[in-house]
Amino acid sequence: MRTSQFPLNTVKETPSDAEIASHQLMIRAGLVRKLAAGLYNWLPLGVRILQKVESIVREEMNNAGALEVLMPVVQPAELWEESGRWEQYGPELARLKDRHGREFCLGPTHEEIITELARNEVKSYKQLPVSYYQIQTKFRDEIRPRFGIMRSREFIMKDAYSFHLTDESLQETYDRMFQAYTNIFSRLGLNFRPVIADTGSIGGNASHEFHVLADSGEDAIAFSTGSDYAANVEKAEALAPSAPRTDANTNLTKVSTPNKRSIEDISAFLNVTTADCLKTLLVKSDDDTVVALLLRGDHELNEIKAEKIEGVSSPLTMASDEDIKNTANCNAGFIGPIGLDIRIIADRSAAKMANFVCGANENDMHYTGVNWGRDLAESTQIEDLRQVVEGDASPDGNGTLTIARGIEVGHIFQLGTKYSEAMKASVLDENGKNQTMTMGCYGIGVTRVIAAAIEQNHDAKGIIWPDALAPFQIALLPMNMHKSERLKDAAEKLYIELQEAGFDVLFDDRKVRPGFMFSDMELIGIPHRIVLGDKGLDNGMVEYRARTDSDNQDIPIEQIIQHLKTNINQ
RNA sequence: CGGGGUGUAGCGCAGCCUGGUAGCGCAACUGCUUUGGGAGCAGUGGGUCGGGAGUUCGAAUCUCUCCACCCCGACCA
Repeated sequence: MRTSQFPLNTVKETPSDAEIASHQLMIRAGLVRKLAAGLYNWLPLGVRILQKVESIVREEMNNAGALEVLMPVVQPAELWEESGRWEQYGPELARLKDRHGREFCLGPTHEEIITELARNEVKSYKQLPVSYYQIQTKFRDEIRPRFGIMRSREFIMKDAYSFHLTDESLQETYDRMFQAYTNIFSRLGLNFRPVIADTGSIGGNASHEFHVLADSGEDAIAFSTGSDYAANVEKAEALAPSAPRTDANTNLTKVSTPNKRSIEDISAFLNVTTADCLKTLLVKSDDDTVVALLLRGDHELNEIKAEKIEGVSSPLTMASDEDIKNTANCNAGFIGPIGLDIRIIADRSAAKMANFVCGANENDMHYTGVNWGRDLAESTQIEDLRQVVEGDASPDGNGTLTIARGIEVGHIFQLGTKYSEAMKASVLDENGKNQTMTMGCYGIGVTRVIAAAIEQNHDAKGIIWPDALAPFQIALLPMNMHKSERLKDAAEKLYIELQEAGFDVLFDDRKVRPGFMFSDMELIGIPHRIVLGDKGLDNGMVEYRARTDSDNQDIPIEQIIQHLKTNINQ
């Protein structure tokens, strides 16, 4: 492709509303333009990258035996009512009516549609297992779209769904998909990790998220230093401290702590560590009463863990100021378990504390020297409530945890029969009996992969595409071609030869200054660059430079194609 | 949804406090020069100052209202 035929819509200035590198660079490099909050136009250069991702995804899904389908963006409400999600889904589900007043939604995902498709098309166990996939636009009316393409409202997703007669069959396909995902992200040249994920309220046996590691990632992931264990921190289990509880060796004392509300204030005021303070959180229960959650002061509540506990409201809701006043008889900041006559759930670490500080259920007062079993009853319910922190023991018993940030680009999980049961998707088995199919689902955020790749691969000059994602593999830059007929001939000849050798080449035939070409090509991230100049031609040489290099290499012109073949990961 | 902020040329911004009919840089276009790291000079075009209402002789500027966009929050009592 020639730049004269393929305009590069690059901009020199950083857009004021872009926060993270990928968002800034996608706009500066002319990949996308914002249309409205969370909605983007894709320009020609961006579309080439999208197509690269899509074709790799398509190949690997086909290799995994999945069949491509295409389902509508607009979906009838009836199907969502069948699954129960018309009610469950909040305002994130964009709903609309047609001219006859019939209700529809814009698909945020396609479980209902695929289940409807499968129950009509799949009748016999002989047709199982079967996997379908599509690459399609989704719409989710996010509370707060941000970071450009990373969290937009409309985005492209590859979603696959599998149907099975047995759980064993589901597991087999799940494993195959796991492998396909590993292949896809490896081929895309990304530094990624599969991590154990929360299955959500759906249940099911297994779920993995695939994360691209990047500091700007929205998710925190816990890794073991001693094994392959990796889990989303939402899911990572915090084990009870292995050391036994210290003996009670201080007396219970009530102290005045005027206006010291936060754990930090208290620990500084009483000159103890935050780990010596007990944090008491009041949350709503299912039946609208209040439950106390106890945590060590230096730990944070993991809401996902908390809301899974029987009786605790889901989604987790903190008690109102009024509730606090009524149950603890004081303001937030001075609550404690002593004399608190409600259900109390203690975190594993909190239950191992001794000689600690807690609120006295009286404004501006705290207790010090508190001990379980002596000053208050031993907790009757001890649970894993907290977020894991760096240095915690790995739940699999090998090594300790470190925490890194990741961008979720893929998610696979075993759905079981949630949709097939609700929507009566069944087949006849060998005995002619109806059996509900069991399902798996597997997603990849195609557009998000691109943003994630940029987060992971960029420098001050611009994007650095992995070979597999690059819109063009090679930038062919003639220096002042319009002034030298000889140079023009050599460039045109090489351009043709490179194409014949199977490379995607961007030939910069614009009449612009060299520095302008260099900057543009670096900004849009073309991984390999060939520069043709009159001086080099005198010696039969061209210059080669990878986007990641800091120096040029002089290569004899007749060897350049071979040189590229050995340097490019096709 | 709560809090904060911003809307002025395609992009980035100044002007607003203290009202007097709109400006800078980049980009675009023309010409000349220049040509190995986002060129120089000269010139040209482009703006319902987010929308509406109000105050005023006069509003980008003051008041009200609506809208859009951005940031923070919606777990640490």
